[in-house]
Amino acid sequence: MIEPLRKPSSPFARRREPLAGVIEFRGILGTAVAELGTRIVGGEWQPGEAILKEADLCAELGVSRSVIREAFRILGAKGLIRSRTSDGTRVLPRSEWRLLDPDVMDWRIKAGDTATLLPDLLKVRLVLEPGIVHAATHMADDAARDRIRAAWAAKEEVFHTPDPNYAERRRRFIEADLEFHRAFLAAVDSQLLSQLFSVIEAALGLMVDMQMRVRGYDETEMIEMEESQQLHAAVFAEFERGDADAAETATRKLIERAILDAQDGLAQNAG
Amino acid sequence: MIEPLRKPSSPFARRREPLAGVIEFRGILGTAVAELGTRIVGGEWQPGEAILKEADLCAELGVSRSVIREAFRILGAKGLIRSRTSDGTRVLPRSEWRLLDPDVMDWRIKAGDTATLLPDLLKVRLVLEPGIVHAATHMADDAARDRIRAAWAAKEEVFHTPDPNYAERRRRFIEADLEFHRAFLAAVDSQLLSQLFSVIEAALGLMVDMQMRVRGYDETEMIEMEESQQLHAAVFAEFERGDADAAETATRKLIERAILDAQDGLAQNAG
DNA sequence: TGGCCTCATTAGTATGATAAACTGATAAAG
DNA sequence: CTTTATCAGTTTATCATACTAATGAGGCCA
Repeated sequence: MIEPLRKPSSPFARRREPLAGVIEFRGILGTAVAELGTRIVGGEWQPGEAILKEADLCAELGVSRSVIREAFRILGAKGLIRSRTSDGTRVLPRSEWRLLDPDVMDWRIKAGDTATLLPDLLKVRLVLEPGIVHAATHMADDAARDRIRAAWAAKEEVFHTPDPNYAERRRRFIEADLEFHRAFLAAVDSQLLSQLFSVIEAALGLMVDMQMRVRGYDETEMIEMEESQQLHAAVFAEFERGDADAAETATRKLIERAILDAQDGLAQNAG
Repeated sequence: MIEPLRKPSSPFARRREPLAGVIEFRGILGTAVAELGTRIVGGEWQPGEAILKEADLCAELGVSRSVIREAFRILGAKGLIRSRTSDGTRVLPRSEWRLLDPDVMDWRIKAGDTATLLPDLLKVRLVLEPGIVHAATHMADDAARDRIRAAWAAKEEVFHTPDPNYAERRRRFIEADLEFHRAFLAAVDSQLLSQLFSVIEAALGLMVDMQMRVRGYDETEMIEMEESQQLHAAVFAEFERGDADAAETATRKLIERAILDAQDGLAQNAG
């Protein structure tokens, strides 16, 4: 049975929380871009294949040619397509896609491209975060160190404060965890790394949420929290000692553990 | 009064080698995008400030409104600007800019934003490459190991083969060096990391070229090559031994050395 | 004060016309 | 037989114009 359509004002109304950093194109153009973006990323056309020509797309989507052309410009700016006179508009090979662009990332998530995306995201974290902690350990200035210490204190505080509301405590635990990682990132003081990290982090968060919803909460998470906290403690301790190599190694253990957890969740979904 | 944009190679004729991965927008739209992109990134308007409204820009650039609008869409897709009815088109804060996008990177280079960009690029390499080598060391499959071995062999070959043509030998040395690093990257098999790395690498190459042109070649580079080769040898040796931590440390030394060289070059330019 | 009009401004959308770029087939030249 | 020239058809590129809708500012009123 097909779900009845919502009110005409909101054919795309029930949007989930959008990925951080995505550009919200509004109006008719916005829906056209979202529509075409997800369809292209979703693989409706193979790379190299020509999608409908402007005139036909106008008819199919019921919009004017201006809208189609502007949508093409946006998609083209993200490396998804390329238009040439007399040859039409073709989907570019994936290698041209701006995979680091939040919008492209968002479309991949919507298109259900998790089997490819999730392992890649985890790999990036595994490669990146130990290096970030290493760099932060020997290049953090006083302000950055204070922020890291404050983040750790807050994390400990949350961890040791019981809360009858399990969901709420969990939310605060995750928030404190994020701030801990962000504090190290800030110490490195790199705009490029910050943007990269924010995209990775946001995408991972969405996918983890998705998993959570499917598998449901579990009491074993209390144990996971305990383990996680200990691993984080090691990172912080080595940071305070100024041992960059040891801090890096501890961070790697932490991420490896997180990857195992994520893979467990994924396997559970599959099975 | 500003000259109207013309398609034939008029004022933008002598373009330097473009950054790898940039989208070549052609025609009038292409020149309009390049023009506006560099001006925005170059700081002609402060973040939050409204740039000329569509109608005025049409007059100034001598193009139709469609072209301006499509150019705005492209720039908006990269996070540079945002248009709102009745409020005009405003430059977004830098935090919104897609700094990892090759086109934005290209505009930053053209706009001479090297003082901020170069240190950031070097930081990314320092954080990233040791982690890449670490991951590659224990996750490379046979094909990936073969490629790394082949790359090292080629690098040694080039290094020990004298060539009366100094510039040519240097070019091959750099090429072999790049392939060595790319071979490790390929072993990690991450699309996200590959794209990140290709942007970083291309931008760094351009900026180093720029430095070279300014400071001129120097016989001391032979010594730099010798040092560089020894540092690379250590990385390869530890990789072959399967000691990921040691390979990572060796890589970090290598990058730190490269950073010192780059900073020397920069200081030499400044002075 | 604070909400609610109205109005001016500016981007958003639609449409039609013409220009330019490319493709493929076909004809001409060597 | 191969290569080059030419031509016609297709599709995007650009221009021009008209109209719509969203927003912000200012003033009016409770």
